[in-house]
Amino acid sequence: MKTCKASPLENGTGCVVRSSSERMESRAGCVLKGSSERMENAAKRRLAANARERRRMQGLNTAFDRLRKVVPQWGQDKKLSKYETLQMALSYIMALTRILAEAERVSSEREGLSLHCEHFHGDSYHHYPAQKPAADSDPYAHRVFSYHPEHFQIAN
DNA sequence: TAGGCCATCTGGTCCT
DNA sequence: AGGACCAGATGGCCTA
Repeated sequence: MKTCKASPLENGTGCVVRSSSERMESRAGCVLKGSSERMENAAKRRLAANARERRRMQGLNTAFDRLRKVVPQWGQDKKLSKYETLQMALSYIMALTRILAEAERVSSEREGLSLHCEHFHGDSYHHYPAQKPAADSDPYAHRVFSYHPEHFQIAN
C-alpha cells in the first residue's frame, strides 16, 4: 500500500494506491476532482513529464551499463551498483593516469640516456638492457595485471 | 526482517 | 512555455 505524497496540488487528500501506475491514475483522479480543463491539461503535462523523466533515467542507466562494461570487475559475479561503478571508474582512471605518467617519465629517462650514449659511443646504446621486450621488462605492465579491487581506494 | 539498491513520481529550478 | 535536470519521497525486490 502506498499513500499519495502530499503536494500543493492534492494537499491532504489522502488518496491510497497500490502500484506506481495505480498511484499515477489515482493521483490524476485526485487532481482532476474539480475536473476543470486547466487541471486536465496540468495532469496531461505531468504525465508527459513523468514519461520524459523515465526516458531520461533509462538513458542514464544505459550509460551506467556502458561504464560497467569498461570498468574492471575482478571476479565480481554481482553487478556493481551505480555508486560502486562511479567509484571504480574514478579509481581506474586515476590508476591509469598514474601508470601513464610513470611510463612517460621512464621513456623520457631512456631518451635522455640514449642521447647521452649516442654522443659518446655511437651505436652502443643498442645493447642497453632497457631494450628487452616490453612485456617482461616493463614494471608497469606487471602492475596493471596484478591490480585488485581492494587496491582501489574509495575517493572521498 | 532489516538494509541496500533501484524505479518511479513529483515539484522546484534553470535554461532555451 | 516547455524541456532538462535535480533531489526528495515512496514502495518493490533481493539478500544476508
